[in-house]
Amino acid sequence: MNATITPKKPSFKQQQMQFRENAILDSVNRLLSQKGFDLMTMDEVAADVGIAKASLYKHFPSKESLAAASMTRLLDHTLVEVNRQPQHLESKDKLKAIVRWGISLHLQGEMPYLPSTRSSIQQALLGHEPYIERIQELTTQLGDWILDAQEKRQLSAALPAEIILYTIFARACDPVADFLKMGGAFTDSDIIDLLVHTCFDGLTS
Amino acid sequence: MNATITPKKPSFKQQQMQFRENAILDSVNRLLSQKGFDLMTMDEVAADVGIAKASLYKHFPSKESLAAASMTRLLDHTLVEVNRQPQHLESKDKLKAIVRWGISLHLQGEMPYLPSTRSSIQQALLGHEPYIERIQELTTQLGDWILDAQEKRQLSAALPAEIILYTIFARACDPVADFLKMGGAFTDSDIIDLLVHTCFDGLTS
DNA sequence: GTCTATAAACCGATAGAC
DNA sequence: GTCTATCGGTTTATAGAC
Repeated sequence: MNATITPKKPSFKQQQMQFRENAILDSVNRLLSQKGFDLMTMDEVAADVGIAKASLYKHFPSKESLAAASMTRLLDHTLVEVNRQPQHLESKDKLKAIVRWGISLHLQGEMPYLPSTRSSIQQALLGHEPYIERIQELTTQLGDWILDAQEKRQLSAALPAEIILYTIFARACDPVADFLKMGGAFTDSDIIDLLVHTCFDGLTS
Repeated sequence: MNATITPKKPSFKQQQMQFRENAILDSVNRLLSQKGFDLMTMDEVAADVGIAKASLYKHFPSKESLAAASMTRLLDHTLVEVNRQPQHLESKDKLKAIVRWGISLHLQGEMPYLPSTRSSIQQALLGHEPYIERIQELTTQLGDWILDAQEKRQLSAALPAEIILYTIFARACDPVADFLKMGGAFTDSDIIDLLVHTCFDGLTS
């Protein structure tokens, strides 16, 4: 065989494969957001990407692993957004910014909703290490902000940190955004403001 | 044929059919809550009720109509709960009581979650008159309370009544309840208190 | 009305040619 | 690696005997 030096950078083929996989995950993320895991079919994903279904299975061994890869990439994007927050911001405002970002993604149809316990995919995710890894990192990051905000009385110190964390996650999938959008009386920007406000300040204030 | 007088009350057979249908809807409501519409199969429903699948189709012509009947009955129960609220209570406290009731049902595994736009069932519901009828009645009832509470400054007058209504509906399906329950650190009663509190008073207070 | 048995459609996954 | 074609399993819905 020809003795060639191993290239330090990924080969053209590898780069192309990476590019293809990214396109697949873009489609999956959108389809998961629009139809959910159960109603999304592999035929549909393949058609949306523009490749044959069999080719899909060369990249991902199963429907579950495909969804898991998509969700893991979403968490990566979330971590980027978390680390992008300016240091000088108050913890509460950083948390608000993350909620805003999540709802914004939701309104653009790019936020998959994975029912907490009711979907067949949930089990698969818990067994997917890269996903769990990122969930833990995200939990640690946001947990620090939450504790800091509670110490500074920016968030209620009477609430368990858990419910604050879960609530922040959940607001990104809140169907209230869909209802308001369907009504047509509000712009996306209005909806984001309203949801962030009711999340942090409640209905009473 | 024997000339018999038509009975004024439902015959025994009719009563038995009503009883059977109620048992079916009990199963459907629980299965919808546990697995959702897409993952619930007609075989499963039949097995849970203890009848054959073909018998199920004698009562309900399709899976969609079965789910629609179950959802309509849930709204009937909700309207009963709404009308049961004591007159002397403040509007805000009546609304809180309904939220408590909804979350309580959720924690008991008796609150179907029907994604706002993403499920195949949602379309069917919008074409099911009895369901729409009850949604409208419920909207009117709660809408009155909301406006009254806003006038009395019990709820923020700056918020559109719509978002308050939708938020109250949505909290009954909030996955935060599932997350907290999975953690195991809180009783159902604790979870209800926490969710009602964050719903009305936010994370800040 | 209730049952068993089956039709018809759909979907995840794979075989095999190129 | 990508394609076409197909398998095997599941699900909704129905036919027909009792």
